[in-house]
Amino acid sequence: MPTITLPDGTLKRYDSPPTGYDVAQGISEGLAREAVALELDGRLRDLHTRIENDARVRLITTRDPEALEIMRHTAAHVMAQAILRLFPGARLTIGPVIEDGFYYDIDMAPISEEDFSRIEDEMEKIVQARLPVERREVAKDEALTLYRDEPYKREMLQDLADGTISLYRQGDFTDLCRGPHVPHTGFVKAFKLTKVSGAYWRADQTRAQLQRVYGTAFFSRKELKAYLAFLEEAKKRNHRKLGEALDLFSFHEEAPGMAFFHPKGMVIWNALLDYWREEHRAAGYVEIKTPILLKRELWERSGHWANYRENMYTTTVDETEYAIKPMNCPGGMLLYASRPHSYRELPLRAAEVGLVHRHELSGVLSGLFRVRAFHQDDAHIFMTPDQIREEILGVLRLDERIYHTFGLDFLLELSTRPEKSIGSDAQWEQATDGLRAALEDYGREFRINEGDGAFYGPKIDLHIRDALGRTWQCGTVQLDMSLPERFDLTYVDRDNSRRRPIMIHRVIYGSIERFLGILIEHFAGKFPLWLAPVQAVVLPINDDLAPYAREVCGQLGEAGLRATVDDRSESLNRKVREAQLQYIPLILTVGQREREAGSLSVRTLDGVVRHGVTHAAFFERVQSHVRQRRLNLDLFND
RNA sequence: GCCGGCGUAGCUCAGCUGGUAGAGCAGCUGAUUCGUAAUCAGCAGGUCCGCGGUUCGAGUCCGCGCGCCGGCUCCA
Repeated sequence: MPTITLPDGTLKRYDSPPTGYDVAQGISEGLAREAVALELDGRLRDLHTRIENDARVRLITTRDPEALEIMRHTAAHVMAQAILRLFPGARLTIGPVIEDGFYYDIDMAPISEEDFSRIEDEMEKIVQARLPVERREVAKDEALTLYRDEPYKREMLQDLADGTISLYRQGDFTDLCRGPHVPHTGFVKAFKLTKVSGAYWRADQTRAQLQRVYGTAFFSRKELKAYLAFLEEAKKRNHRKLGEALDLFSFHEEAPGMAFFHPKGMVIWNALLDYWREEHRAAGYVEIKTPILLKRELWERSGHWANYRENMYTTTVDETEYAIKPMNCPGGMLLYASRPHSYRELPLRAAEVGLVHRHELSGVLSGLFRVRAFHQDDAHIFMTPDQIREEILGVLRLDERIYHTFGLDFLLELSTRPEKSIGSDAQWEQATDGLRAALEDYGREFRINEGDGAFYGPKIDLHIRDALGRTWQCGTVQLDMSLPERFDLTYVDRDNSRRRPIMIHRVIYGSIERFLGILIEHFAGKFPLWLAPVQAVVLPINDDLAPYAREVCGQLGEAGLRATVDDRSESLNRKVREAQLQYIPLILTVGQREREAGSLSVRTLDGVVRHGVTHAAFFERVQSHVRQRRLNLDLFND
């Protein structure tokens, strides 16, 4: 006679053990219709699980976040079922749910996106059939017999603990699976296959190459449409397309993975760095610069030769081996060690916008997001152990200031000691506690990423969230317990003893190239005034007014604005259109009326036109907007 | 690096089963002088990614490279 406790505290008594579905129906028909699973004493289970004993029960409906994952897992099964029907020789491996959908790794002949529509058609049939999804539990031996011809499933079974194994069946398809699943395939209402690629069995390059087919699924067509619209929007914002359309940068075969910055791209670049320098000066940093080509022995000493050689570009000059720096730190160490330091100088905050090269695999290159040459907005902070907390806090506050200037929110993550690491337990504990204490002082939520630290120390990562809600890891603060040792860095303490400084590496933009790429997508190419390559364009309404337009443009230049004149013999409509398409934040039209009144007609990127704006009002507004680095594009909108 | 897709004018793309390259936009020239998202006309523009091969003949078929895109792995 089980008694069931519902989330609101209601107790329900049953004469015989009910299933989750029975419970739902006992509450309402609607609930029974929307229920996809249940949570039994905190564990997710199939809806048709029989509840034998007293338990806390929560019904999971299509509105609960867990439901989507459960349904997507079923969707992966539906896809696998469809693929098996169409490609009889295929062998299934694993098919998990991922952030935006699911995938299934299948050992089969390569397929392409052209095969998607027939797989989707087959899936549709399975969904329409509303096949019940049934769980069956068997002994491990039995499962092994069942899967005698499925090498991958056998391998997975071997790794599972002895005991019962669960199988899920829907119609002619059975798969080894932990579950839970939705009650029937009809719940997979709106789905779409998104991409296909190669992936290795167990992510091991020496093992079989599988086909990884990706898909996504939602409970309603509307949600699927919204997701596809999001993908469409992301595609429109693609920084590679916008970078070309706005003439910001380009890539060339002669230097794969290395960006060429055009004049307009450099304007943004410089604006980013001007701002960065302003903030760093205010935060007590000094700036340094170290060479990019350094001898092999330096890299041996720093440990890069042993640990990072694969990614380094090397060369031999006069029979001496050199490497192009993949990181700035060893150079920074030399600079620190070039003279004695007193405790009075610490913390010493040395920033460096360093150009580094890393030989990334050709297949991973991707616009500005993944390149082989990039600039890090690096800094190394040398300090005494009791300064750790305050210094880390200072870095976090600087991160926050800078990200907020771009309208970017961020998430924090603390990564602790990995398996392969150097240093003593005591050192790690001290370092990790230092970071944690700083995070706690800082007061924002943070996630712990166990075992994901660098081999030389723990770190805090900052993930920014862009306008589309996507996150990107940009900032990082890493405590380094190795380099000060290897380079024998010291400072003289108040008691005249030589001490080892603590050092952190940190970046805020991360890679300037990548950060710029993120900003292009974040702003969809519509840069705020302070970053816009061309801030204003002056359009004379006819050729007679061109000289006056040039005069106005000159005044804008004197006021510190980046302005141009479009005095081509084209229609005004055309010039307005082109200026809008270039996302120029201020489109200024001058005609007879403006010349006589000494005013401007101002069009902002929201398409709003304001006539009769006086020069004084214009300059006042625009200059303060730039000075404050404000983000709104409708900058005359009070 | 691996798997799949792609590579035709500055850009976006067309080019059927092999018969010797085409459009729109951009550019140039001229006309038009215009009040807030494309004025009109003419002209010019191509080692069809590269190198080999098959063929009487290759943008099209085959092989090998290179680059780009989507993933795998790693990371900023």
